[in-house]
Amino acid sequence: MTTTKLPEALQASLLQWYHAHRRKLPWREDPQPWHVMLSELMCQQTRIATVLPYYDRFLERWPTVQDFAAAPEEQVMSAWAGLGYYRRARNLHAAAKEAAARGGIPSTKAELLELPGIGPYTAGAIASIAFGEPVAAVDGNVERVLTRLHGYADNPRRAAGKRWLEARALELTGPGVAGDVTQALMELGATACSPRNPSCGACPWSEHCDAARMEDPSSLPALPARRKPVLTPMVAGVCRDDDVVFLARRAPGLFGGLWEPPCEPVSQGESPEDALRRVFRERLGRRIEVGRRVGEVRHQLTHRDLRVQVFEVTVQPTRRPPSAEGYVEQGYHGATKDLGLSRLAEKVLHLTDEAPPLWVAAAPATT
DNA sequence: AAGTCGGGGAT
DNA sequence: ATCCCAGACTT
Repeated sequence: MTTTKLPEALQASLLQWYHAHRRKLPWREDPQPWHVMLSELMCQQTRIATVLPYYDRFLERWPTVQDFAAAPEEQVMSAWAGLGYYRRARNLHAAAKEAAARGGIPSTKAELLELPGIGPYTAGAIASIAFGEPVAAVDGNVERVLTRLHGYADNPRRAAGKRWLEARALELTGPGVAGDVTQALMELGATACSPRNPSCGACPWSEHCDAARMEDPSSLPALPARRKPVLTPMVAGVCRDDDVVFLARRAPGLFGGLWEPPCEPVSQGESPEDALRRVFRERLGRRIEVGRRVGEVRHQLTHRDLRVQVFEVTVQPTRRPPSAEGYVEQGYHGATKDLGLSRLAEKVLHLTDEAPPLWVAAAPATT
């Protein structure tokens, strides 16, 4: 058994393993900058399997970054709906516009860092994979692989840990292999070096790995325990008129830019009915009558446990509201809807009607 | 440094 | 039920 960690030897065994075990992923077939940029933004905090159908749809609809930059934001949000972390969609759109204006996607990590939504990891990933720049790209996979390899027992999420990880990743890459090193490190973390039960027998670094010799390799990385989601009582008001539903667009923040039957938290000591009237008055400047309670929708987020009391409400007017107030009428069919709804909004609508054939949408406050 | 921001698959 | 995923941004 050896404890050496020569970067050259580690790189060689890593690349050999990668060439034998790399998965076929759509953005690996033709890793041009737009493909890599799109995949990396979508993959932030999101599993590959979840991303795949979205990636294919985006690329089919917007084959080039110029196509995407020219798309209306409404279509972007609609296409992103269901993928989560919706600020990513706006950031991607803004970044694509900047890139198109500059004549193309920047080719260095330093320049990529200037684009909205592109941080240290994503900039490193695009620069190395699409342009071959030998830079570090430390995501959750790489963090896990490298803390285990080196027996790094401190919290790697702190500033010192991040600097240390960047340095360890950087010493493993080099000219001509940058893209493969980046993807190999992530591939290792996504397969053999898994969070719960790592398969050290399948890892090319097991002979060099500190964690592999520990009683519990999965004890690294040493991440702080996360807090339980905060129970958040909410209320939603669904106003239907035959085949029409009243929707509003959310401001930046939670579900920012998406459409929904108005839905907000209930304040302390406030009744759901009062909250509903308050929300429609403050957010939309409308008086409503609260009808029957339809039921409750639960929606789990990382930091919140949303419990939404859903009511039928009456808004005047519902159908054919004055265009002067900025209303938009949208046909709704599963294949042609072009408004983005969160999963939560879909649950709320599903509670009151299986398939609303038509939506009327109230235009938003500007976002 | 801590909090915010989705959704879902794996265990 | 719990964890955490090809993280970035705001406070």
